[in-house]
Amino acid sequence: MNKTQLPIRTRFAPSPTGVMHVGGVRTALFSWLIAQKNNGIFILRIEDTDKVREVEGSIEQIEKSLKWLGINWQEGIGIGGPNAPYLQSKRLDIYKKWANQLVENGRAYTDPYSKEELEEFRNQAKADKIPFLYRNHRRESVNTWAESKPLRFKSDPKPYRWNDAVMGELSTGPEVIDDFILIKSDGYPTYNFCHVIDDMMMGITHVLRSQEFISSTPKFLNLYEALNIQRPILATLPYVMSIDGQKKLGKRDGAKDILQYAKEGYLPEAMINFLATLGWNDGTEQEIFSVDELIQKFSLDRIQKSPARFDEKRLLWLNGQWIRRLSLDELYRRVHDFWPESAKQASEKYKMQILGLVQDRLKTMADLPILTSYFFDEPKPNWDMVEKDKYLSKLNIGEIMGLLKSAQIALSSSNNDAKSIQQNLNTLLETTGQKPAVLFSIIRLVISWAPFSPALNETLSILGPEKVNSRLKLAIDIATQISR
RNA sequence: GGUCUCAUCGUCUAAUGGUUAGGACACCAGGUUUUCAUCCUGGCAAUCCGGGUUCAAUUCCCGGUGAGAUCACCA
Repeated sequence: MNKTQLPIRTRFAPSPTGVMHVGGVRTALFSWLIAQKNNGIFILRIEDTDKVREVEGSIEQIEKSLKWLGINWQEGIGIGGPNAPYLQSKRLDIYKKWANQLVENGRAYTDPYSKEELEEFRNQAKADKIPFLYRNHRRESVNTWAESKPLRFKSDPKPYRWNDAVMGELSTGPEVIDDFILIKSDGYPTYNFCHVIDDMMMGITHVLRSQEFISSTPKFLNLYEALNIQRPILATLPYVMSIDGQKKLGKRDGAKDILQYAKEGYLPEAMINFLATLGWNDGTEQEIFSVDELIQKFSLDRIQKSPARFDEKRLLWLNGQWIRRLSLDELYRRVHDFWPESAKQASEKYKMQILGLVQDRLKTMADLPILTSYFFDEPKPNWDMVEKDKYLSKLNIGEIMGLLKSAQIALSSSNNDAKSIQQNLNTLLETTGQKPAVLFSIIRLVISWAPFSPALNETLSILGPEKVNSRLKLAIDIATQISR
């Protein structure tokens, strides 16, 4: 078989039952990477056959999430394609046709039992301590399909041994094969049935899905045989687990909406990098991967077999790395919604200068206000910060006032560039005979009243002499009052 | 309970039938004129247990143990 001739087609097929969280996103990402790497097609299909669990607005959320990450699809919801429609609820005729074929071939039959009767069978099996198998209760049935009743697959129990692109060779015995429902009594197909039909019709070559499907795979294999269709390459992805618990990360375990990370100031580059390296690596010591590098280097056979925990601290670190990697222009575009309210009136040039100063200090873009608000607003003095300071607490109020006054004089004669300000500060160190720890601390505090700030000379330079002078003056006034 | 899967520092992982078991995050300590961050240096820390095969096992085999999944008219 010549693999270069096979067009790779992968899909992401979520059900619209809520927001997207990290596990689902990673499945989408890996499927997308495989397609991109091989110049293939990535399809977005929506599996909305459970009308009870469906949540309105989910499809939009899914699309928005994928778009935020830059995971684009070439066929599917929103854009159509040769295999439209891509919404399963619009494909009921197709499933019905294939179901009828199975009925005709004697591989599907009407389930005659009520839910109560089935429940009875299950309880009995439990009491007898034997596994429940529906096929033990098959009746000799006619090959007709009463559409108000569920349609079941007539399975052909046998052992299976198959290859999984991630897990390697897997095997099961015949006892896991049972007669499952193909079409529910409400007329909608089950996932077990319709995903097989759709994957076949859409020419899917690689099916990536998470670990919980591993035990139902034999059922699918049995169905592939009954339909006489070739199965795609199967790849099972290990779970993403919550950091503390041992549980698969799901909605109930506090898994966040992926878009929440966007709101919290994370970059899609960081999220992609993080998710890709959660359970995959290229065998080198590289930690930072761009999307292009991932497309180039990604491969199924290097995916980990065991589940990985979602470590948000690592994500945070990666986000900082990616923030630093962006050009200032690009970062400026990204932080658009994160400036403090008071920055609204400020000029682009001013904000750009400030951004350049704090770029190395941002872990997320949401850190922007706390790092920059005193550039836009007059900060509220809090003399407590002076009194509690490691160095300043040793000085009396007179000494502090003296330092502030000397600073006021020295800085008023500066040119306003960072370099000459630094020279003046250096001179001031000599004339006052103070250590930088003391002198710079007091100036920094009364200028910013912030717990931390960028290099002093640059901060002063960007603020400009007027603001510097007025804030020093205000501090001197406060000190004067205290000393009385 | 039946069936299936997995198992290297706290976390993400690399490697190999022979290595001082490597890297990264986190944490701790030190350095870069104040703070915070970056950056640099150093430190802490792992092959689940028991057998077998072998000159040699973390690696191969078997058995435990632990963890997870699944056994729906959910996907």
